[in-house]
Amino acid sequence: MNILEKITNELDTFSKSERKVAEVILSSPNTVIHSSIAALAKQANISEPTVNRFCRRLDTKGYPDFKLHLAQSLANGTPYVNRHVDENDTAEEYTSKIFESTMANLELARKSLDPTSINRSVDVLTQANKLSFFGLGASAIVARDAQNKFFRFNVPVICFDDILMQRMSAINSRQGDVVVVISHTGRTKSLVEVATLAKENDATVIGITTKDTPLAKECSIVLSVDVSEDTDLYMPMASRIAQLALIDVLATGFTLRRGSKFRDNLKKVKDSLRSSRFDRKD
Amino acid sequence: MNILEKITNELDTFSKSERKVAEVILSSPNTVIHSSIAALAKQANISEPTVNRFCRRLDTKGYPDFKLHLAQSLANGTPYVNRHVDENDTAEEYTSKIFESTMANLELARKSLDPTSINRSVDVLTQANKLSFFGLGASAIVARDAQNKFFRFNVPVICFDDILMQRMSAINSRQGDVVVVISHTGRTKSLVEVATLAKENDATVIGITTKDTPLAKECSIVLSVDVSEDTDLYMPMASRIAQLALIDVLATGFTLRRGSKFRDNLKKVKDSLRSSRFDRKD
DNA sequence: ATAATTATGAAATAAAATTTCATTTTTCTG
DNA sequence: CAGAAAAATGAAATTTTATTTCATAATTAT
Repeated sequence: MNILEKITNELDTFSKSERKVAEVILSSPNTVIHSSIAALAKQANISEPTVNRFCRRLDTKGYPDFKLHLAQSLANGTPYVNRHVDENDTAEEYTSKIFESTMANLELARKSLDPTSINRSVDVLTQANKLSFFGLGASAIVARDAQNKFFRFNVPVICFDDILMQRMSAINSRQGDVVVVISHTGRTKSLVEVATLAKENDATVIGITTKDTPLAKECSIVLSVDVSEDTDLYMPMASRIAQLALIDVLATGFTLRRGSKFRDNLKKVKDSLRSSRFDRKD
Repeated sequence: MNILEKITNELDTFSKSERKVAEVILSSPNTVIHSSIAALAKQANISEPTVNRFCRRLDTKGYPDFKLHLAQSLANGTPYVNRHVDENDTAEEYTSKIFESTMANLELARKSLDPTSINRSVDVLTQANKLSFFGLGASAIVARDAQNKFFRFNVPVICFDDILMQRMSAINSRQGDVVVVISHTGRTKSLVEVATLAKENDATVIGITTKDTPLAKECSIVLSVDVSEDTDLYMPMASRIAQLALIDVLATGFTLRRGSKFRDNLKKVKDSLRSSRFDRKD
């Protein structure tokens, strides 16, 4: 297990001094792996034995062993978990932090997805008479992206980010229609209502949301996408990116289900854009 | 560089005793990272200073530093790679592959971004009189997302995904306006024209695109986002996600530049949504 | 308020790594 | 192939680093 993640998780079980060590480690883990226990203690303004106890508490044999674990966590391919952007970060630092926590959250999201639900969703999508994607705010963007993708598959697909249009559309749905409702919080009242309306009119409702939310309860299939709460603190960040990756998964599942000759069709759609572009010289 | 590989490569430049150490390390590296220098020396039937010299020869600071490198080499087991989806993949398999190649591409994108350009972009964005985001197709979605974010900052921001509106808007731009043009290929004719028009009318033009493209040539600042070509084979996938992560970076840079009291404002915007949501029980 | 528990650091101790230096082994030269 | 020069090696001393012990301070519970 990633030790940085572990430190982050157990942050509130630490004592005052232990938290000081934790903070120093989280803020510059790369420096720490090259520091002696004395240097780290000084940096955190606490004593050496405290550092040692801190290491033991994290189930390592001692400080050198702890550094080994830390080094492994920092190795390539082991992404950080949600490092927070700091007031004084340079452009390079906050860029790295944001990309890294986006990656960490994609990993979280992947783990939370249930392959069976994905499979069922793909089943339902390939057999749909009509596809509708509904979202509001940041999820409206995800709905549009889904429309852009499924449109290429030459299936009837609509997308609304207007509450009234969503309601009207939901009321007009029928057996064989698939309605995909996208909401990270799963608590947006009007979207939950749209899901209910669509279900009452016999549409299959797929929810792209967090599990155990009011929206999830209304859906025929729930695709739960978990991301760490604090990434979306002030505005949606990780959640919408994870949702988009899920759209890619559904679209890919769709093309696989439709077989190889279907993919020629996709190429045609793409080729149709050529004349709107400048040629490549290479 | 992977230190195990390095040991293998330099095996024939080693002296007799050094080779003994090398063999012990290569045969059970996982034991070695938990051994003291004395234990390793005994295992290899040589003296401690020889182990130490061996470590130095491999450009490490000494034995503990060598162990750190070794630990990292061993952790390197799962780098994110662009694995291709296969015809017969199960839902679980293609889900993992798509998430992993998305992560791999985010890593690529991060490496291709130039912090100086990001810094300049943030400078320009914070000082803008008006912000415009333009994109078409999948990039239209990115433009909308940017609008959604920058709108929260209470700055005049517009977004068009209609060629004519984009042109009109570009022609009406003036000194102090910032136009962000988003296009992965950088070859969409009408967008390149929009960039040129905006520039001719004294706006600062930021391009979110691939470097050395017709669009890049027209921009005041280029934010180049590289992703592996074959991920976007049939439809935009990795490119738009990398672009969205970049929008997050710019938005974050913006909030940092504006200082802490500005963040209260963001919280207010978020709180304003509360009444449209169901309460949480927890 | 006071006892019990827990957290902390100074100093002592132990462990580990590194340096020094003498000895051995290898390589080169005539 | 002798013998000098160079390189490699390890024993012991030294230094650096980590851990333990124990007394004191802070916190929590009663």
